[in-house]
Amino acid sequence: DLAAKFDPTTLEASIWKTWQDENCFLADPTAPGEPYCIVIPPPNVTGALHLGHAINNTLQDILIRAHRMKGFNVLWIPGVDHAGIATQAVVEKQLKEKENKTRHDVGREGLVERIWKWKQEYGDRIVSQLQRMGCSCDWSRLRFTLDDMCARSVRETFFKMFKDGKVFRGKRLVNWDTHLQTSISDDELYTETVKTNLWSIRYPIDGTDQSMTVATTRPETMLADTAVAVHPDDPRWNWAIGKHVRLPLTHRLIPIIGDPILVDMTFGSGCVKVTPAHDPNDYAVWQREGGKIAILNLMTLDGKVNDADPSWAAYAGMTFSAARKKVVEDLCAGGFMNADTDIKPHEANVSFSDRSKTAIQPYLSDQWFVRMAEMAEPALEAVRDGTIKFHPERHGQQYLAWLGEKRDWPISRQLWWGHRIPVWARSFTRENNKGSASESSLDHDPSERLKPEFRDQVHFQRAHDSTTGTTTRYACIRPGNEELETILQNAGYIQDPDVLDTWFSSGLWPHSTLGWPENTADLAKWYPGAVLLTGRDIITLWVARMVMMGIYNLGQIPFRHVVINPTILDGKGERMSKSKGNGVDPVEIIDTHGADALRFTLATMATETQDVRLPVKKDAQGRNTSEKFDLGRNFCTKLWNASKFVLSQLASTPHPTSGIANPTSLPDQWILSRLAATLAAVETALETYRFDAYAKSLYDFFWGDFCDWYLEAIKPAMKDPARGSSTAAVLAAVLDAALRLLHPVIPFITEAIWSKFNEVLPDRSLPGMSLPPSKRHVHALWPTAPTGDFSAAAAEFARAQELVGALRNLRNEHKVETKKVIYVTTSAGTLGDEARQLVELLALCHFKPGPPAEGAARLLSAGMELFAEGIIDPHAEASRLAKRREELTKLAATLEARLASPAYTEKAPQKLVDQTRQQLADAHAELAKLA
RNA sequence: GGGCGUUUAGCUCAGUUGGCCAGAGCGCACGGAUCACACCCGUGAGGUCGGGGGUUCGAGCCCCUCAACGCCCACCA
Repeated sequence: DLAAKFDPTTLEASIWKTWQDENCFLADPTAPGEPYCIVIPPPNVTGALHLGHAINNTLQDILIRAHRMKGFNVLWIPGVDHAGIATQAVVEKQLKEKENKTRHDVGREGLVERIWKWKQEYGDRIVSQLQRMGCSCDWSRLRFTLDDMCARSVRETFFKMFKDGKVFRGKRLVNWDTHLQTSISDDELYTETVKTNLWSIRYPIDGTDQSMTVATTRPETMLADTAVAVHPDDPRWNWAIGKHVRLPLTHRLIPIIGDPILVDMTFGSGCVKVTPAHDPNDYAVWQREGGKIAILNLMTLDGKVNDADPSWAAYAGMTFSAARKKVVEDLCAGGFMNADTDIKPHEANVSFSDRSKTAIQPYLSDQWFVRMAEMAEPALEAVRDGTIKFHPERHGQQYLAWLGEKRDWPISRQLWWGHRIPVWARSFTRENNKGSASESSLDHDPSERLKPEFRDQVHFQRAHDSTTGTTTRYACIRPGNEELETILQNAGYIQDPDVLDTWFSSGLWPHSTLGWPENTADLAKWYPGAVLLTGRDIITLWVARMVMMGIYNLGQIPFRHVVINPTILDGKGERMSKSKGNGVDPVEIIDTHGADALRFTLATMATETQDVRLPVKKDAQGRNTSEKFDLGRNFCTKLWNASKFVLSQLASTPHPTSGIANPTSLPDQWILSRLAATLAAVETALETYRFDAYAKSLYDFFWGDFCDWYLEAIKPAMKDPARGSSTAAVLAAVLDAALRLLHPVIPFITEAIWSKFNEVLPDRSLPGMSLPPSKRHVHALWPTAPTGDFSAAAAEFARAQELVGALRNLRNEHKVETKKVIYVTTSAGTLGDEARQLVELLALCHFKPGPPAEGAARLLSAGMELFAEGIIDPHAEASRLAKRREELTKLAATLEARLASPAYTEKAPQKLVDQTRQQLADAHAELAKLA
């Protein structure tokens, strides 16, 4: 027998061991069945999973387990993301705290080695968290975005793009993190409103005695100003276009230009200083001017003023904030600024690095980019034409809007942790270009001098930088050509020190994990995948790139459906995340409630809404927990207890052997009709990715229909030798089918029950209903719907339920003692014997013939008039009847008003009008009897 | 500033193409140690569906408008 109480922790551990020992999740590309593949959104190896990951992975496991049971050849690939910047930042921080060293102290190799150790520890933790949750991934295929398999894909893709001209070298203004000394993407920064000043500076116009005033929130950047812009239509200033100003402190002459985009005539003085190397808008001006104005970089990599221009000598080496102070002092001293009137308090939005929390500096640097114009188009089309569908649909808009901008994608990262860019560069300046060897190097295609077998293994690009007069030759080498790499290095080529953006490798995830570019059996079987489940925050960063890269590399979309699960918020309504520190470890919930309870509750939360609020509190042991998960825990307990009861009943009832007749009893037919309806609801829920509806249907069926009604209804039959064995057959089949439907959500408990069930009764199939036996529940097949027309029984049972409800209500209202049997007579309506017995059983009453006793409580329900005797509280009875009368009067008035309107009777469907008439008649009939 | 979304019972949320007296869980009230289950069983109270206007025979659902909140994008020198 099943234990009276179950302990989720030990039960889950033993079930998990069974699944592992028997390789239950191992995928085989040669096995039969339609392919069904999901790739896990690889969590960042930086840290532990929180409940946001838990909901995402629970939903994936539900789909995987359901499809496994439906006979698909399923593969769920687990994996972890190296998460470049986040991981390196964490390890560098640790290095600083524990050893007081920077990454430069330990060197590239030393740092990468330390990060690998970190990765091992946290990667293992993530895997163990997923396993505690019961995720039925094929763990033998665990991938890491930085493992050899992924590295091969990354290098092959980069080479292909390089050769196709999809990647290019460009000078761009990037977000520079001066602390981590790396560029970071727009997605990795946040903005805050900071209280600062707006400084006004007077720039003398050369050759006149006039000056123009510019305002700025960053006065130190004036040192690198290369122009002043005015609006060409501004009558106050357009005369000055073409003249120059003498830049204070540096004494450089810089041009006054007209730019209608940068300058808003109505704002401030109408004059704007232009610092192309340190402001994105100003950089855009520089691009529009096509090199006609200069671009000066003022900053060192660690955020200080450099000494590139002699006029900056007084500020060189200062941090930008120190330089700001001195620049302002010097401007005031020089009469270009009035300390009293030209410095005004101002609120400005400043960008900060998500990782280091330091202010971002716009910084001009050389970066690799992916050219999006052509690559984005097929990825857009796939969603526009419905080849890829988003669930809920509305999320497709975000994808289309973002990808539609087709902004080139900067992929270089000044980091050591990641896929190193497979490009070797050699620069030729004017000086060394004078040497004949260098000249010929530039004029000839270098690949001509390579051995023939190398020629298609390398591709060259050449770029000239007009600002430095440098020409650079870039060589991209395909993976697996170490010899060629050495040859080029010996020829003076140096590998790019940068690594690729993390999203470059995660963009390849759906095919790199299957072995691409090798034409593996896995790739042939499982690409494209079936569905992708993820959060809405990475629709652009990740989903869009996977679609784009999948189409680029394989000519096929990576998945047909994208399911966006809700974001889990904490009690304050803030997104649960590692960086905010409000993430709750699912294992803590598993410890307090069990994995099945966690999963079931998360499934009920997976509605189509975009956020789910999940207040968390500490329990006595200081662990995070939440009452929210009581829902799942209670249901799991119910499942356990009911199954325990059913199994004990089946063990003590003569087993039906063979040739079970079609079920004829009222409860049996009714529960089968409920099962059929539930199965249909579950199918729809799965098809539409409504995990909440899936869980809710089963909750209502199992707890409401099966436990509250069916199990109570059949207790007498199970004790009756004449009826016991046929009811036992239905009972067994229904529990069996319910377990099958529940297994994807509640895998551990159902698996435990399953093996006991197999001991008690191995074959539970019913005529017309296929429930093939299986040793392990994981491998059980999806049930088929019971066949037969149960509609008459369903209607009769529903009437009995209504009567039971009305009588129970009567008992409660009159405070009838719990165990007291009440006597009931009927004067109208008919009820079959089975239904009558059911009412007697569940409402603890006895129907007796004859006229009603004097003063019996009157009740109308299910089309019948009942009189309950022995109700001793006339006051309560009067108030109950009065209340009912009031309800009916109100209802009748509403219905009459509706029917009185010709518009309604003429325009509404006839069926509806008839229904309304019937309702009104019923209400009047009941009122008449209550009068 | 632009875009998307949310607002339904005390709390957290369902509510399909407009059509039975708007639902669930928790919480609350009342009754219950009945031999599967007190993490339970039975019953009940509680909502003018954010405000206003419109379309319709009929609106939680469609349209307009206002308000509050959330997210994404772009950000004024």
